[in-house]
Amino acid sequence: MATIYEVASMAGVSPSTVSRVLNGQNVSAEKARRVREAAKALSFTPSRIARTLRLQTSEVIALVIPDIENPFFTAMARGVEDVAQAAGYSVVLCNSDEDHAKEARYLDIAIEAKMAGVILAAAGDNCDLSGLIERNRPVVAVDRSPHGFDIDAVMVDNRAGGRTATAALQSQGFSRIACITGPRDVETAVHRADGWRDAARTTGPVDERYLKYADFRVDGGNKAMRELLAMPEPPDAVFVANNLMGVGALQVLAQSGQLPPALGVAVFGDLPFAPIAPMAITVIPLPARRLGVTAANLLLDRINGDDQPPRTIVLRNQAA
Amino acid sequence: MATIYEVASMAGVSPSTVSRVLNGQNVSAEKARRVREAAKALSFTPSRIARTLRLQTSEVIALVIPDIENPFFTAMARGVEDVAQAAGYSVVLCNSDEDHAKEARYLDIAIEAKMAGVILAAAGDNCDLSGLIERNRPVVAVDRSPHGFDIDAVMVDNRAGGRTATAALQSQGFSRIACITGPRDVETAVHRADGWRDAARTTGPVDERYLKYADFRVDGGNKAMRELLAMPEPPDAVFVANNLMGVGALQVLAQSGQLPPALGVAVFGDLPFAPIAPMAITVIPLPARRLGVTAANLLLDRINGDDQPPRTIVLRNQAA
DNA sequence: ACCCTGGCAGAAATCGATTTCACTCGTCAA
DNA sequence: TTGACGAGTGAAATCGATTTCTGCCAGGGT
Repeated sequence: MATIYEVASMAGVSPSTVSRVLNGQNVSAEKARRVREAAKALSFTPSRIARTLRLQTSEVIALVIPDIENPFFTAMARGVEDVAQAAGYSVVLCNSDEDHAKEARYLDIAIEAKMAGVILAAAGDNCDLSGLIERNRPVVAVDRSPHGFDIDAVMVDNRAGGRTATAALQSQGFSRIACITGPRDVETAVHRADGWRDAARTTGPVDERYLKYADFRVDGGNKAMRELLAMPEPPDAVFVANNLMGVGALQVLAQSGQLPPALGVAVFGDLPFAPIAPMAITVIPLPARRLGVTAANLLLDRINGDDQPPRTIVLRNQAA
Repeated sequence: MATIYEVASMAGVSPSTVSRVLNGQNVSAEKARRVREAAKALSFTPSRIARTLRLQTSEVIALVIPDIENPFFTAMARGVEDVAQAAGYSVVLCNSDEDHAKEARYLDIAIEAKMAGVILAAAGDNCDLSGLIERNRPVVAVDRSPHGFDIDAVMVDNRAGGRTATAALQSQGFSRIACITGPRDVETAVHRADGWRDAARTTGPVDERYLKYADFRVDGGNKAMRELLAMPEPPDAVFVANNLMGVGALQVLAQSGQLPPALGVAVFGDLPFAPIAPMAITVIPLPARRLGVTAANLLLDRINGDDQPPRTIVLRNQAA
């Protein structure tokens, strides 16, 4: 692995000069040529590690997501990646697995690997960003925004989405509409349920027994749906607050022969690999990729020194 | 951000001593105590960057996969992650997007970030591992093994799987069985097609027009299936060589009203979020997570100095 | 003739941890 | 009593790039 010193001695100049050539500073044409030749001959690549140690920053951004197996987040990751790569940044993907401890670990790593910034889809509302903020590392929240920190965020309008989905079921003639949402400590989950409540209230009192908190995963949706069906007076429709739980719920309904339109189903977020039969399911599409793109652009702005007050960007659910 | 020097001066010792305390070398009990107290008081974390520069290695392994949106690879990633984390390594996930140039870039990054090793699901057979090998960084191939490099690999028996899948269709009474496989330059794609050919040959000459090379993605499967249906004498069944193309093919069949069992379908790899109706689809399950676990263990062995000749581990398709 | 400015380039400091080297003390065996 | 040995410690070198600090030299203004 060639170092800058070897290049320097081969080109007959000092390491400083090599560095200057590489970073496009004033160097005489002749020496610049010699340096470039030497660098090519030795197939020299500057050590990022040394560079990072000196500069105290690196061209890497961390993307921390709670579930790498959820296509929503991977689509978002693609968006982030595309923007970041185009700007010359690498993205490292960190899967917090909805686990606060793992998440905290990754945030620590981001700090101390001197990463340029972090895009965070938090595992819960309470996560400690103080380390990053103290060290002045930009953070952009995406999809979920942690409490108590005034940072940039890119969100969708969860409450409106929940309302729309529930209203769609109502207009299909369903009246006992249940809701399966995510964990209580995840803002998006609560807001989507609020939207459900908003819509439900328009036709009468809200029966809170029809609200199930689950875990945003297939199994959680599966279990919650089974519980709902086992109620003395089961719902005649269900609003499921994310894609994976939607899959879980549909599994149960398929088993029990109550697929839509027998039992109404509305899902927040695109069903992954939406297969087969275009069924009578209401889907509130989510601009996953666009969330990632927007967050990445926001972060890059911050990295480049933009210091206006934090913004929260709310994307429309429908690509207009 | 506290440094080792600040800790040293607070504890009234030299930086060397601090380092020794942290790395568990011989230090008198009294000084060790003072160092630990100072470290805690300053909430000191050693800089990985500086450490990596000095040691020329870091506790990070790279996992390079060709498609982050394919649940097969994300499941694999989970396996890798779990093993690596347990051993104290961080995993950075790199999405090569089936693009050889991106893949090469990530391999470069792995080299020069001094990562401890690489687990690679290659974008194609021809990929250049010489950089890693020259620098003695362990590499484990998973799912696909690059040509021309004698390295550890964890594979499934693709040919046998293709054979089994096709035979299953035959035994269901189908006779004109097509095959949709992946890119020509991806070993797994070719082997799965070979398996199809093996089985097809048992009942007569193989019609190569029934073999479509696609791209291992939903759209590719979609397009290939449409082409097959448009043939003068369309097949009466199809073996699809990966999960995403399976989804694509099924989309087409659903549209044209030829879902199984009207037209036989066998898929290599679990259908993602296998939804709804347990249809008459033959699925060859793939131990995705186990591939990751096995690869990670292999890699950790190498990192820890194991230098027996490279091994190739072939996992059974069925969890026995 | 003299000073100032600005471009160019090398020496050396810097980033923060690890490790070698060298030195001091004790302890123990000869 | 002396030499050997080992544990404990600090000073300094090291990893590789960037950057400040200096100094040199040429060109232009007075």
